Amino acid sequence: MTSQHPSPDREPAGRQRTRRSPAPHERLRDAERTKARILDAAVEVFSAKGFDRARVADIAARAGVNQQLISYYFGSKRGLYREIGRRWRAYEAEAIPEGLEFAEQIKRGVRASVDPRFGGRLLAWDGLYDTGEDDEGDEETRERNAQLQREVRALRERQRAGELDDRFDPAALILIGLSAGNALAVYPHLARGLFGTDTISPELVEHYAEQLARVISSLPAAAPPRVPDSSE
Amino acid sequence: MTSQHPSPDREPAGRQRTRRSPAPHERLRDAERTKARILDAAVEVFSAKGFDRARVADIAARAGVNQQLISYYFGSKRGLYREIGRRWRAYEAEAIPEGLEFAEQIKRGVRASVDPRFGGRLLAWDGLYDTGEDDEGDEETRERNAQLQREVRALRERQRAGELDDRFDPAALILIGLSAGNALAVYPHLARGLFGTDTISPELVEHYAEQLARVISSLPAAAPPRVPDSSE
DNA sequence: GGAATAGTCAAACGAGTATTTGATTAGCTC
DNA sequence: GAGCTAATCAAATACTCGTTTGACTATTCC
Repeated sequence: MTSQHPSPDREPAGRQRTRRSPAPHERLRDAERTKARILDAAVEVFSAKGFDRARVADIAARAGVNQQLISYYFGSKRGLYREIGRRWRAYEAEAIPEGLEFAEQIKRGVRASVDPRFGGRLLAWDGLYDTGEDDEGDEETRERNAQLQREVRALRERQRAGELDDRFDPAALILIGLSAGNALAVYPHLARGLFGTDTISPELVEHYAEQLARVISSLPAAAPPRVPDSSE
Repeated sequence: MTSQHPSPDREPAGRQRTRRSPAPHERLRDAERTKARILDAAVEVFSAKGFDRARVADIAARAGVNQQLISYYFGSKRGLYREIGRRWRAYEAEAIPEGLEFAEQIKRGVRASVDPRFGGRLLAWDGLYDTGEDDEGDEETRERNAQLQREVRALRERQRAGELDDRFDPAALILIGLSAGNALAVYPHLARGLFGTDTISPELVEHYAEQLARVISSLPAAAPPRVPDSSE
């Protein structure tokens, strides 16, 4: 219903505080609008700093609201984080639709991973925070697993069609693609050192996306062209 | 006088406490041994939980020492973390020597990444915590960058030798290899969903390492065998 | 064997922060 | 427009840890 434009305009100042007073003819109080602002701010902050280092005061300031509203609307900081997770999966499915060429999916994934609006780093945070014990079997986990399995089947289909050497395990390929696609977001320090830049520029993102797509596209089809030193 | 031994050893409930009393002929007090115990415990805890979620009380308990000793020997929790970083780079260089076949390096990297002793997750933690602003230009960063650049040169050398299509950017390939090599450690939740297992077994690690190495080995040499949809 | 020192510890302290409390007011309904 | 409820806020609270303090003791050196 709401959340049309995440942020129509933004001050280019350091720790920005998005517009404080609503437009002339807007309502002064609007629960949905406020919630949306908090969520937008929360995605950025959680994605950038992770759950523990994220400050509810920071999120509230960016959203331009009182920090108590986070408890009011989402129960707690963790409740807000969970809500983010739900919205994120929905957005993900939309931004990277299935059925695309695997290489094209990869490219989109790379671009999305470094977009602060998107919060691709959340995936890595979740994985690192994951202890393998606590949150098993919940709804969100099941949903995500189903999504992953769907992608596995899609790749397997291509193997049957002869587009990909069937000695590759689709599950492994997907994990490789996802992790490598997130690399700029997860290892910015390595990226800077490797590419010799001070910052992750849009050009670098495109370059890396291109390279990763090329690697994926180079995988041999049904008949592997050369495997000179495979010792088994 | 206070109580003599508050708790010489602890019930083996859940949070384990490694050996409390030294062997019969060992010294009761040994700074180096204590420091080493703390460091070993710290690697595991920091790697598993990240800096913020790691508890000095937990590290001390695992090391079987009083938690004040962490401040005493390393100044602070952060000081301990820095020391971990130093040792880690040294260990890394030893566990994954240069000069190996790239695919073999990858395999070793995968195995190391899931070894709690090694703490491959630390690399991801560092990257996620990295804000691109604070810790630039310090000694450790420079050293790591030099190491990365060395690997870039090595790959470029192979391109000159015709072993690898020179349309691949060595820096990008290394980032792909590193990030994909760490995938099991960084995205255990995805791995479980993809491979349909409850845990990351050693067999799964070997399987994934094998697969990733195969992908790397499949990269075309000087003449790309098939690039059907590369549009440049 | 008797200081001196380094190693170790338990308990108290204090900084940082999420959450609760209690008050204020916009916006809707009749 | 009176009254009610939802939305908002500032300030106080409560709690979780990392660090400091001060005391105790094994080890070493003369």
